[in-house]
Amino acid sequence: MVAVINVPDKVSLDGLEEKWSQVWEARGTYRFDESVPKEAIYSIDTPPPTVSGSLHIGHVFSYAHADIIARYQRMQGREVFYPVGWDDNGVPTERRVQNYFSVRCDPSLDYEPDFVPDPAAKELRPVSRANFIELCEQLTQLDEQVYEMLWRRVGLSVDWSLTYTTVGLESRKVSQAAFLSLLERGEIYQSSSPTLWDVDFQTAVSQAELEDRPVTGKYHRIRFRLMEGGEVEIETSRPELIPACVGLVVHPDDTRYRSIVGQQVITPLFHVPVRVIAHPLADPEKGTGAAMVCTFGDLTDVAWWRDGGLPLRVIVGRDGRLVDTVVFGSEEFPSLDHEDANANYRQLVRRRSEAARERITELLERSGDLLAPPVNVKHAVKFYEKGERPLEVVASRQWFLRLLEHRDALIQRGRELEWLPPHMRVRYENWVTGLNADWNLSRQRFFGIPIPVWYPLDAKGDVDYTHPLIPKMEDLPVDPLGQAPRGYTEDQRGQPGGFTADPDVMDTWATSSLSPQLAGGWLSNPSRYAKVFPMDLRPQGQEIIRTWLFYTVVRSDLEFGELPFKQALISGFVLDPDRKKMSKSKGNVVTPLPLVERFGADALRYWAASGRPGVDTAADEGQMKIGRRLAIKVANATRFVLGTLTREEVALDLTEPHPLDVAFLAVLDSAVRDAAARLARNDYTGALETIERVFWEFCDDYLELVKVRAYGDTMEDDLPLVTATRAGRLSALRTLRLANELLLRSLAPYLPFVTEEAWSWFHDDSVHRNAWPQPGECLRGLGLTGKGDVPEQASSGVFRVAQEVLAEVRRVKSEHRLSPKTPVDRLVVRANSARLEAVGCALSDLAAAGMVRLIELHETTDESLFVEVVLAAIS
RNA sequence: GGGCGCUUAGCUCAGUUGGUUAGAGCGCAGCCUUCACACGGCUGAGGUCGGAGGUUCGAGUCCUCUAGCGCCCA
Repeated sequence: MVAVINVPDKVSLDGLEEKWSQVWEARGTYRFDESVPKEAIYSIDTPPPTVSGSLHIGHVFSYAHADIIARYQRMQGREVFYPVGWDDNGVPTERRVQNYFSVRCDPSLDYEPDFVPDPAAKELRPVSRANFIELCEQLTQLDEQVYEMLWRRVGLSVDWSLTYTTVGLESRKVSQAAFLSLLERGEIYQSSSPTLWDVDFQTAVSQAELEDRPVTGKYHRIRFRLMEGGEVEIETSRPELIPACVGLVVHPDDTRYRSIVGQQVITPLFHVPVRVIAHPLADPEKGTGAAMVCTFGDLTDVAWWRDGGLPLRVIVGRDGRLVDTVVFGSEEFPSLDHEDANANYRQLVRRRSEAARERITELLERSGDLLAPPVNVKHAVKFYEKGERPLEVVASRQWFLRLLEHRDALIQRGRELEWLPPHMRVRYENWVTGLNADWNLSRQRFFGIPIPVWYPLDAKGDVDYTHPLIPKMEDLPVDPLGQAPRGYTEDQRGQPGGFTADPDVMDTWATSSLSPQLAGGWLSNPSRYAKVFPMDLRPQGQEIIRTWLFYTVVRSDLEFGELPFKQALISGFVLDPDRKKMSKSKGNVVTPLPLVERFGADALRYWAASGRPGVDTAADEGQMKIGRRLAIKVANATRFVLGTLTREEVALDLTEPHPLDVAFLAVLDSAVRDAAARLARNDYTGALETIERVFWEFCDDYLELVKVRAYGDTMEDDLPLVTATRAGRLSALRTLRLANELLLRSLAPYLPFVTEEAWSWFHDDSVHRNAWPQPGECLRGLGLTGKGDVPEQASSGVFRVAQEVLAEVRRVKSEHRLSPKTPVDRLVVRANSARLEAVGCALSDLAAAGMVRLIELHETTDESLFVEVVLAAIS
């Protein structure tokens, strides 16, 4: 579709983002057509970013990679399924709402219909769960608009009508349906086992959300007396857990302690008799080799406790403080001196771990059970990745999804997946191999997808967890806290013989791991879903391999028995300009919008394209400047090409292609082939390098060589070798036009704005809905055909030789510090006959581009090309 | 402690299955402005490829050891 040529006088990149993102939306340029057959579809499973954070340059980096691939696939004729989702579910949103509106959720309160938040309030205002959720929805909508605006300005070619969220109606339905499906098949189970617990967020967390942080603690050497006389020394960094001590543990092979295994020891301060057990997880090298087992200091305690069949004595509450319900001398907390025990415990009640630790250290000192001053140690402690205090271990009822028994199958899935770069598979395998717990799906939070379960209450009002009340699929989504299960009425809630809701919500990952189902329309649009699933591409950051990627593979394996996507494209990190890792605490996080404004979206994308999969890349403004320069060059080159055509009306019918033009198109064709091969394996960086190189040759060499011929000038007076023929001019014009079109199309996935702008000067349609250059295409465009798809005439020789000769002319002039316009009296070329013939083909163009008056050709027999440049000015 | 990746010009990076004088861009230096582009162009000077050893007719490119950096897992 060719329109009237309409080139602006002066090219500019300013405002292209706003202009074209609006046009694309209005025209539906990137709208997905679900009527096409499955084979014609390329589907992308895009990461839903957490909306309550802010988008940083790393997001742009990774999303740009996916977009380049999406655009390439679209130009290859595939219908691209490219949605974006927002992860608005979960703790980050809650935290942001809390700070933004100055509120906190108190589920015991009633809904206030007319509540208006006061963001300036000094104290956090308690609000009902329903009010809190309303505020979450309000704020996420605002945030999502900001995100969408940035993505549009960066030029992501997503279909915005497919946008999904992780708390919306559809995601509640999908998450709950998938939950119930797994529950029915026994892949999800309920257990009240000890779980890692964040005391500030007051929720359980899963293994994937943990991180080890180095913490300075103190080893306390403490004496335990043996019931039968004698004593044992242990070392612990958590003496405040002595009241929760249920045993001592030593290694089975540790000869020092073999004799005391099975004996009773008395805990200091609380006088509780506990048993000594042997367990292979006890480390003879650590401390004295004997350790106390508490319920619970960490997950090793859990193993010792479980394997040793020890009693349960919980003292740390869900708020991280020592509970005030412990009574020594009771059945649960036996003590040989309960008065002293209770007196000691009262000193600790309601304190957090650190404060209790200090206090108990004093008590131990006083009782003489602390054998030495505490010694500083650095050790790794488990934290919730978003948390600020070490995790506690709390026994609570949680829903789990079975992972451990599927470990081998999941490793196998990882091997079936195509990883880019391949070594990222190892990360996945390390993670799966190191799994030590099933996936805890329950979160004791407010803004999330409810676990779709109620429990009956018996005649005494006790909860019967063993017979959960499950909704029917057609009733989904349900909110058990707001609606009654079938067969019950709301007034039976909490009543004996009635029901109670499971109060928990799901882990956010339990929803985002269903992104292919959410985006594809598993429940809402099954025919589309069948076409887009499994997805072709999963682009994402390396930091979420163990979460998003892993969990998505898990869900897909368990629910559908296949991989959720064929290829995983893992982006590296973006480092700050000094190649340091970006972090909020260092304050070196680079925000993208100012960069879009300074350099333009195309420039930012050019920089992103320079980062190969998996390679950490600095936010390098130098690279963005180069991208900007390239974008401007693209516009200017197009302006020139169109200018030569519009100088006067020229029909582009062609009788005789000029050898230099054919040669340049052969160069371009081989670049297109090379770039296409690279893009086919998603080497977008290498493809860009190839295209960029040939584009630069087009501008610097080809264009300069044919400029005079294209204008139809002869320069007869000064340069007798320059001839002007109609055929030569037409060939040049046609070639310029062809090459320029192809270059615009080949650069379109990288520089969508400037290529679209330039394209619009001579087309009515979008460059992004045109075909990416096909092998042989440009040569066929010049009327050349051959046996295969490469015409026989299509040798790059003439262009290459002309380039060399031109470079030598330039070099000599530059060496003598002369203007490129300086005439050359005589040019002597010595080469073999083939090359001389090539030079001969380009004689007029060389003379014009180099201002050469006379060219002498001397035949030699060797392979070298020798060029002598005789300048009038210095001869 | 286990694993993965990286180490090539001042800087940021390419270097495919080992093969002629190791590439690019930036930066730097010099030159050049009416006729696409100074938000520019041309030309040039810079590395022996972290270190040691080995395989080979031949290694930046394969093997072993080693140093430094980064990341993942424990």
